[in-house]
Amino acid sequence: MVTINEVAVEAGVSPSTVSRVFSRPEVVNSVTRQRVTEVADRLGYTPNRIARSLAIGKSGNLGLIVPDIANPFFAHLIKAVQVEARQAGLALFIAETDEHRLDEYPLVKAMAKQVDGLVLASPRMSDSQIRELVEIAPIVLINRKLRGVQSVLIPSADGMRQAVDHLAALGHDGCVYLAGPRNSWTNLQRRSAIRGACRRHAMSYTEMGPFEPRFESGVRAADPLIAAGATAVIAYDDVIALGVISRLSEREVRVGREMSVIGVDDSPLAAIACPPLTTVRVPAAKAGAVAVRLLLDLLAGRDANGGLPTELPTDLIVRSTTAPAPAAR
Amino acid sequence: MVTINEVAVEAGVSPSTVSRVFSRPEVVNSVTRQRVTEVADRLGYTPNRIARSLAIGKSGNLGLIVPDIANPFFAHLIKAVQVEARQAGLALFIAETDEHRLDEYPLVKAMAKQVDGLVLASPRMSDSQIRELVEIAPIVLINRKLRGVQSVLIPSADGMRQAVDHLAALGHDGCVYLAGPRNSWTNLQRRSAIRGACRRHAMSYTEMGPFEPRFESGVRAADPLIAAGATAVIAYDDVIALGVISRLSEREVRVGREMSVIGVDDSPLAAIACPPLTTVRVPAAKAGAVAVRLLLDLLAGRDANGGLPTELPTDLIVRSTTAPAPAAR
DNA sequence: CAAGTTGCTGCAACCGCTTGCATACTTCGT
DNA sequence: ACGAAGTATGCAAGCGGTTGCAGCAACTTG
Repeated sequence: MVTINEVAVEAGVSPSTVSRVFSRPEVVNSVTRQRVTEVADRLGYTPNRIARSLAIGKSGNLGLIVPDIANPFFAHLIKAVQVEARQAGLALFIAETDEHRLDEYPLVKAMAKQVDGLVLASPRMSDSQIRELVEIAPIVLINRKLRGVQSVLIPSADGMRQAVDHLAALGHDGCVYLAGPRNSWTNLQRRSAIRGACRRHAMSYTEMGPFEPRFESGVRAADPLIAAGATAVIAYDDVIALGVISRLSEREVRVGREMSVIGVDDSPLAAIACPPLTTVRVPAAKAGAVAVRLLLDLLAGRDANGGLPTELPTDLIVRSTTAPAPAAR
Repeated sequence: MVTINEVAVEAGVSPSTVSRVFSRPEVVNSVTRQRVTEVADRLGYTPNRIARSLAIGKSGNLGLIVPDIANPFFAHLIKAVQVEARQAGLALFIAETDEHRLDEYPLVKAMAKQVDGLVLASPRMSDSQIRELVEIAPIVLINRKLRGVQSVLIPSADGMRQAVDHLAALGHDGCVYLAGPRNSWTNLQRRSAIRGACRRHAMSYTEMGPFEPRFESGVRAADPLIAAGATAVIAYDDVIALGVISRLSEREVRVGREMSVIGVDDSPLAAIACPPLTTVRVPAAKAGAVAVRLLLDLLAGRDANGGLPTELPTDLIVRSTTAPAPAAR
């Protein structure tokens, strides 16, 4: 591995000059610069990022923590974060908590010290734990609200309200909500939006769960749904909704006839499901991109947005899993 | 940020001792060690990974390059790699090439210098470029074969053969292959396996493409399929297959009746599609896990597996998108 | 023409940790 | 009781860059 010193002697300058050629080119004389760069790539020199990090006290890395990489919502989020980070010349660390709340804090803490900033997507840890992390590294939260910490939120209240309105218009006199993870801010949002909308429509509200956002959770949820005589169900997310549909079909309950099912996320899954899933669209990629931009602002000392959470809108996409209530037909 | 020195003065020992307490505890006297650790966590000291990396010349990081994070195949692969890396105490860098061949080499090269090892999933770059990268960092390839470079391969020949056999048994007298990316080793494998199997069954073989592995590619591919009078089609992957199905339904061609469609990957998408997609199962997660283990062996100097590629098997999962050829009914 | 600028480069300390070698103190064998 | 072997710690030189400060030459300016 060729170092700055070798380039220096070969080019007949001091190491400092070589360093400056790479870090602040404008301060070195153009002909010297020319010579140094030429020697540098003749020797195949490239700056050692680790050494540089140590000297300047920045790593040039961003970190991203998600509950589940394979969940389409997070997959798209990750993708956007990665693109945005690269554009800013930063590399991206990724870690997954696999929805295990306990591992989360030490994991994030370990990562916090080797990155310049962190985005936590749907963290499940406690407020105080997050506060401690904020002391270590700049942090932007996604779908988690905490006073004084930058965040981008997708409250999904609009979308959920639209979903319930839609069910009400179809004549359903109640709906059940298949709740997501207990410590999820998003879950709380959805629950209260649905509950509120149900009250306004004088519809009954039932809750089942909590469920991990997995296909199998939905499968497991279906039988109790039937047993409870439900006619309309809103799932925490598409993945769960699809599990429900799958089991419902097995039980020969016709989805989009006897039972209306609504998901959340509008993942690619929703459109191709059978029947196509009515769902609430959630801008995952947008959220990721915005989070990185907030983080960059934070790093640059620009106090973006006055520290207020950035909120992103959601809306209902009606497809074929929702139909008039059997009683209303 | 508290350093090793502060701990040293506070504990009344030299910095070297503190360092040893954290890196080689067994060589320091147990009572000293006790005292140092106690002081350390009273002061909230944690070793600076960057400094450590610089001193010992290892970063403790692994890198993973994938064409497309949001593609379910890679999402599961990433997940497995992440889990495996964490288990080994290594952090994981992820970068995506977004199927853009041109960016790939510089991107990987940049990453190669800040990691201890790299796994390249389905790289599209040239053999010689990969060879250059191998000089910089230990590399394990996934779905790419290169003499002298460790790799884990999913040739999918078995699965493809089974797929064609299946079509033949259903009375199809030909099949079309919707090809994947031109520079993809996987694509070449699939193509030649299908072609070979068609020849054995005296079936006609037609190829269309190449297509990027995206839903829209499949949508685009459907009309030419109909125009060509095809009765059976094997797509490069599930994502493309689902695009085809979607457009076919729009055109009111009944999939699993007039047209048989087979995908590859057995992503969660396949099972929930409408109708459920016949597909070739590909062990994405397994591939990721094995790749990391090979990489760790490489790093430890163990020459795993004698440098031979590890091959993972595939098999056909028959669901509802394949049916007897219309003419054979 | 002296004094003050300006532009470029080098010196050397430093970022926080690791580690080969030297040192000092024990312990043991004879 | 004395040298050898072993154990625990400290010293100091790195790892590969960065950067404040000083030095020097060439240029202005009054």
